[in-house]
Amino acid sequence: MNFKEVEQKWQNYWHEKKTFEAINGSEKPPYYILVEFPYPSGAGLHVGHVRSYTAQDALARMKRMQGYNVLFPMGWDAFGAPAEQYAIKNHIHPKEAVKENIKTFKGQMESLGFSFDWSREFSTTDPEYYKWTQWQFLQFYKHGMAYKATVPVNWCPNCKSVLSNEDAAGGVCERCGSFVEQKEKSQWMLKMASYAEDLLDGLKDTNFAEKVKLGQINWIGKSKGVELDVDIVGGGSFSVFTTCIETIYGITFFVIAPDGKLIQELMPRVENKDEVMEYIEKTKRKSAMDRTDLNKEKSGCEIKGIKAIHPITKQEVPIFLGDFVLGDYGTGAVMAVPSHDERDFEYAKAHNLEMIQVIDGRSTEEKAFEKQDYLGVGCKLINSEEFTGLTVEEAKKAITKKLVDMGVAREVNNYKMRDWIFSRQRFWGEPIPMIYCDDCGWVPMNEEDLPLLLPDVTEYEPTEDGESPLSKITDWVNTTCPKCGKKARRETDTMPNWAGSSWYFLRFMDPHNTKEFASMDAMKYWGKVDWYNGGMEHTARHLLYARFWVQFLYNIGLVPNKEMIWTRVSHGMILGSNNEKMSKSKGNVVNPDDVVKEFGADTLRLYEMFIGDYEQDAPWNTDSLRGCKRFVDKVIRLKDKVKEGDSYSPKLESIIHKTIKKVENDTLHLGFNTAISSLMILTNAMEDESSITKEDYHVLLTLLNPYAPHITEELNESIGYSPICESSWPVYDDEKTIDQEVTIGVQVNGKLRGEITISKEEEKDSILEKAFNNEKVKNFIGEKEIVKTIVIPNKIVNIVIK
RNA sequence: GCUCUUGUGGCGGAAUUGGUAGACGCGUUGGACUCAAAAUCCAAUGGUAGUGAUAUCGUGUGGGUUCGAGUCCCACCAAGAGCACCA
Repeated sequence: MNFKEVEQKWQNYWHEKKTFEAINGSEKPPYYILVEFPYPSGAGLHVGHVRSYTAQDALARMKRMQGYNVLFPMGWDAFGAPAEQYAIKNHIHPKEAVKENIKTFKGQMESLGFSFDWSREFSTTDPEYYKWTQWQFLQFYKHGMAYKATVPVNWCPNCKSVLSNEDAAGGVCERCGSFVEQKEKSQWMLKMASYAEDLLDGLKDTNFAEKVKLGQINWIGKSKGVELDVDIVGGGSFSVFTTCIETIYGITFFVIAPDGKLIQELMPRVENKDEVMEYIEKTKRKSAMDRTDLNKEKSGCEIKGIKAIHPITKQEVPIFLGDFVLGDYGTGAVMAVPSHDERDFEYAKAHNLEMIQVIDGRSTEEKAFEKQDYLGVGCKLINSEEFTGLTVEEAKKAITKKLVDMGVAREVNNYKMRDWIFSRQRFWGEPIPMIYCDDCGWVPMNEEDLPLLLPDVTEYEPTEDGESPLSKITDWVNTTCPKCGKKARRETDTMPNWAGSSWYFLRFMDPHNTKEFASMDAMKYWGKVDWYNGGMEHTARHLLYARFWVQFLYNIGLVPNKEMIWTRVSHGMILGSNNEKMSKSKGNVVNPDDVVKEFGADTLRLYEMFIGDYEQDAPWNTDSLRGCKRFVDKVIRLKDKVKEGDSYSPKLESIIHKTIKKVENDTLHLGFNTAISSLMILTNAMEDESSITKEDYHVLLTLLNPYAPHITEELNESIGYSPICESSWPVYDDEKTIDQEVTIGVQVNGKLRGEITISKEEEKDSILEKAFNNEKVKNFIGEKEIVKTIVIPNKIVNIVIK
């Protein structure tokens, strides 16, 4: 059989019959399966893409046969740095490169027979799409959720370019290797931090995998604690945030951040201004160095002339500057308790500061400070006046209450998650639709003027001072103020790559809508995304951004649900045959096109599903791939055994019902490898028969169809059945999946000693009798005393002897 | 350092969630078919001892709970991923 022709034939059939087009408002129950739309890189489709697409394709095909109106769309996340880099290098407009790449990707996807609804295809770079990304940005702005702020960015002085954190890893520019500096830049921000609690809370309304939820929780990074006011000798005060208020009697100094506002406010009263200023400058340079290595020792200096007053003991306490305290977290100042905090301990050691132990048990001084010991039961407070003797948990409550009553503290939550820096000084992104007018300030564009098209340029490099190349196109930049009509300038920054992917799943529900980003009716009809599949690398940030975006749209009444994604799963990577991540430099890359050419699409699909646990990484193995090819050939050969008959062979009936149940359940629960294994078992069972009925063969082909759609359609047609893609999924009879007779083990003292065969409804006594009559079991029991017998129906018998 | 994930044959991996460990596939060995090869088919295949029935050990390590542990609990070891001074 020529698989190339077969594949082509059925791909054409599906295309012509529009087999996979989802219909909005259909009476069938809706089911939305989403795979992350890819970035169409020049490298083409990766075998890793094939893994997740095949998995969700199998689910989609099965669900369709089960009578669902399945939405399984595909599109392109095509803005972003790689296309721009390519453009800079080759002087081709990214638009052109993207167009080419999409063509390649789409061709590859079609050759694999994925049942995407291509009528809903779009790219984030289509003006019809990014018009709505821009429109949604304006909604953020109009609801006070977007603002401009001056924030430090990674700046490469050599490349004269703003770098993302990824490109500046280790404090070194990825391209040229020079040290990255921090540069202040005015950027658009989205107020994501204010959604921290909602984003945590919303997880309740999702069915994300546990590790995905954890990723979200860790990224948000919530800490419960107390914000404490501290008076300064001679007037004034500042606040600190702590999660360990019970250690308040152990404070021996305070530390404030060199990059925060507080030190600037205190500056007029500082006696050693030179020293302090120098340290602040040093931090600015150093913070770019990523603060990772070299930085173990705690640097800083005392702020002379300013002393804090301990809120309870009223003693004078010195204040220090230290870069281990971050200016943009909490209050930018901490209370230092060196006996019970590792960082404070190191700082105290480096600067010869006093330590007071306030919790019995191990302190940092005795080395091996461990949170567990510290929080463990039996740890009691010492040196803490009336709180001495309380446990840590008790003291936390009591001291908080005292301070709150005194009016100098309040319970607060802090989050690691910051606001979203939303500007990029790049060309290949959605232009931010804002206009700056000298009189009116920042003014949003009129919504009816959208989309703001990305103009064509000849130079894609950022400018000398790190501005987007758009800033060089003066006739694009210069415009008039939508408010007062005077001369004004456009924003030249573009949106980050994350923007377009934060709402694409909504657009798929209603992709051709010219009046709205998606109609409420369409979104209500489809409801939440039932399955969202993507890589582990996107489970933290992309998912968080998308959820934030949706929650905002929900709050302003534009989407029907606060969470629009129900289940999120992540697939494991396909590694090279040497067990390392596939990469060109390692020469272990497998190109799916080659495999399709040599083995066929169905074999590749089967292999990638059979390769192992879907959520786990797995190495490529060509021998195993051949095994799957053998399986396909076996199924083809089975056709020679087919005889007339429109019911299951009696001998095969039970295993067929079992297999239907197994394939159905496993396909629904990511057990693709075991689903295929059970199909192999069924195939082997059929092979053992001298003949099988048409119906036997048909059911095998139907069950295998979601995984190997081309060959199964062809074989099914050859025995005179109508196409599987237009048929329904077989139904199993639970009664028939239960064996009448079952062989169970007999243990003596928990060790397997024999086997007995019992019938489905056999009584305990009869089972035990069989067990005791088993020769091997008899030998082991001998004359010994029987203490106890355990009979678990259909599972096992255990006889305990002494 | 912290968080998470994973440790089962020569390899990828199963195990109905506490009940016959190693399903299925790969590989290997022997055999059949063939002039030969490929393809296909049959048989064997966790270790050790034994001709053998069989015995014994065995799911990273050490303990524990249980009639019974790959699965639950405690401690540890190793690999991978992510976060990285978040008070």
